[in-house]
Amino acid sequence: MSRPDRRKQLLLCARRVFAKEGYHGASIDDVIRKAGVARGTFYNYFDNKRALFQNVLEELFEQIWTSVTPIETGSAEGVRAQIVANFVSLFTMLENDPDVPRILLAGSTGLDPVADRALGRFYQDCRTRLSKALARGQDLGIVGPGDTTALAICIMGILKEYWSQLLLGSKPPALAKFLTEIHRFFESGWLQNEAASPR
Amino acid sequence: MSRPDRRKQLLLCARRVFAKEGYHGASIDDVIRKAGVARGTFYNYFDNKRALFQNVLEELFEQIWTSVTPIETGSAEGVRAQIVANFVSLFTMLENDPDVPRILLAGSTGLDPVADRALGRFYQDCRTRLSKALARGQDLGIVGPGDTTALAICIMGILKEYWSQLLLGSKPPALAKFLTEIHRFFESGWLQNEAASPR
Amino acid sequence: MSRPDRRKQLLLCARRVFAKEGYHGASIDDVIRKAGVARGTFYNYFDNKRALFQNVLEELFEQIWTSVTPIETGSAEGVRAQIVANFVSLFTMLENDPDVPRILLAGSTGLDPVADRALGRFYQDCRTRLSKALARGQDLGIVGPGDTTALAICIMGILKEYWSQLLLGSKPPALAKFLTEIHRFFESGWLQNEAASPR
Amino acid sequence: MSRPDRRKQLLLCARRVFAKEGYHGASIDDVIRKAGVARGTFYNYFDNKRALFQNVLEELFEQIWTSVTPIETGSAEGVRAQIVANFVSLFTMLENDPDVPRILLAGSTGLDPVADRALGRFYQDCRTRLSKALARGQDLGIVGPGDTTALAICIMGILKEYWSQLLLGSKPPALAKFLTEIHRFFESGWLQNEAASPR
DNA sequence: TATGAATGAGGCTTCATTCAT
DNA sequence: TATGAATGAAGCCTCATTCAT
Repeated sequence: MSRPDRRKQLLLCARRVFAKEGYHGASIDDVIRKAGVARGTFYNYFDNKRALFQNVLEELFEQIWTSVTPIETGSAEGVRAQIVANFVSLFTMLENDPDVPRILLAGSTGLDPVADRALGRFYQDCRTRLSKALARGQDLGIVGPGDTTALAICIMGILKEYWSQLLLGSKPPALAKFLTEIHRFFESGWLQNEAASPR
Repeated sequence: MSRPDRRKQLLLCARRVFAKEGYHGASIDDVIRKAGVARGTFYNYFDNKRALFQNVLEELFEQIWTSVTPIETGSAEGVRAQIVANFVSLFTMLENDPDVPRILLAGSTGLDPVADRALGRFYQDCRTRLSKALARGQDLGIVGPGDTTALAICIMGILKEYWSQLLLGSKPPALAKFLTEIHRFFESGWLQNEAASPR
Repeated sequence: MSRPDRRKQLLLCARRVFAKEGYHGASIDDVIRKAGVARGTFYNYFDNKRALFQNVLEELFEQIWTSVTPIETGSAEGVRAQIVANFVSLFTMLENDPDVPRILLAGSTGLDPVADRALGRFYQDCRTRLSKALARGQDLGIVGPGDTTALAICIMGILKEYWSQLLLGSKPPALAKFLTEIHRFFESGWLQNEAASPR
Repeated sequence: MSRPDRRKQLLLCARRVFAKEGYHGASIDDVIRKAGVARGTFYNYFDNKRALFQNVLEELFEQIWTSVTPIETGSAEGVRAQIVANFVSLFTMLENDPDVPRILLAGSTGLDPVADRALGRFYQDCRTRLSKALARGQDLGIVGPGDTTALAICIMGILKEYWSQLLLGSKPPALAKFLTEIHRFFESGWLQNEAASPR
């Protein structure tokens, strides 16, 4: 097997193992057994377990970023369509490849220091990009007023929580329904307007 | 030291250690060193590390639940006040005792199977209670229409994400500001109404 | 077995193993097998192989230094007697406990960086002390003129080489004979005086 | 590259690596990286690491022996000149190619059994030759009376110790000064004659 | 009830060597 | 003759847990 192929194979196996067992639960043994490869072979490709996880993480980040495409500013309608397309693309990817959310959601701490920081940077990255996109949305009149960082945190939290519940097996509403719900939520909030309620 | 006191002391030390090091990073050694107790003593009080973590978790759950009080149905205004009081109480507790969110947010997976399930049950519990509260809110006309489970997930996600970012050091907006922001969000959403936008 | 006793036992076994196998050839396995102790036990007493070797070395240094006693200045005759006594004591120790020279001579390099430096310091220490002793000897009229550092190097080299040959099995002259020989050497050199030779 | 050339190149690289890292610290990887050659290639030239070291050692021995030329018996003066020439040649070589003493002094034990024996034989060889030369020196009236084996050991020890200190960085006197000192030493010893001292 | 020495399974990593291409 | 991917034995170290005192 060629070097790059073997590397890919190992990364794939590692991703599966990390998804199933978590960082600490995963052992190099698990990985090489799944790959059908000798112990030494593994270390010809990766310096150590941490480096392996780093590499897996980077692949996941990559996979996330390639699933969404930067939005081309145009008519508000066109932008809306692109947003929807991005969401669909991201969600489809996450559903087809559940290892991605499983690994990304599993550990926000306690993995190893380097991986922790990498994950931290990734989520901060997400927040920053989302925040900027929301700011542009405000310019286009698609997004209402408000602190875009706070909004970005809200959106990320909602998505992460939904997927967490999915993975934990606590049967949240089906994705389509959930999206409909949060769309309403995004549009008009969920509190009866205080001014309106006495009405 | 009396048996229950010793037990409490060990639980407290364990909580600190788990908060600082994470489940896997924490060692029994850390705990007994902090408690100034011999190895064997520890095992007189807890069967094993997993049981210890179980117990710590249960304490945390307890602490969360005692920080909020069930809402007494009355006037909409009274209910609103109680909701606010609950939020204030919860947030105060989380801020005063950061080990609580640290441990609860740290591992949604990859700890050990039993602890994982306990955490899962806890969050499902949160969702259920929140969902029921929201349903009652709908009856009272405080909460707008919509699937309360979906809403509960949104709220939990937002809170968890905010605290995660706080703990990871990625400097989210200050809590007061964030609450103002999400209050606006909760009230009127953040998308410009499509129907309204062409207007 | 009490903690200090176990520690002594492990150090003794380790010393034997290091003497027989050399630093790299020695494995923790060898040590614990000889000590009849579990792997973990070993690590309750020493941080790692390097620390173990450090400790063994320090014991050896100690053993060397306690085998010689500082010389009390008095009559030249008295000093000579003390020197002889020191040599006898040192040699007796080295002969009774051949692991001492075996380990000290085995590796002047390539062990591990820390141990290397420790050994280096030890030999430098020897050189310094010897050099000072020789200087005092010059004051007393026992030692002739000359650079005492150079002399110290010569003496150490001679002793080390003799013992090396002994340990390598290349049958040098018996110790008593060797001492007689070098005594002559020390007294009058071994070159026929050039000035004298044409005589 | 022709087979003998490749072999020479590998031996040269190996020598450098062994000198820098010591026998155990050196890895085949280091050697082939320095040589710019594939793993398999290396094993086409040498059976294994031990054989490689063997070969390096043999080269070193060769280099030592070619640096000195057998002494042609003639006048005492002529012999003295040849001896000086040999010392100069040997020292020059050792100074120009410090890898030679570095490897020869590094391990008198603990390398691998075969190499150990080879080194042992070499030093025994040195001793034998030196001893014979000294015996001839006695015949010529250049060397004083005494056991030539003991003398040989002394001389070897002194040289080895001086070079050891040099390589360990413990700043011995400069070579020229050291040689002057030991010359005095060789000529007339360093102990004040006991018979003389009461004088 | 407390102690702390002892345990050993389990995991990570290295590196000399082989072999099919 | 050269290549370099693959091997696996061998070694180091950790840490939850046990048990005799």
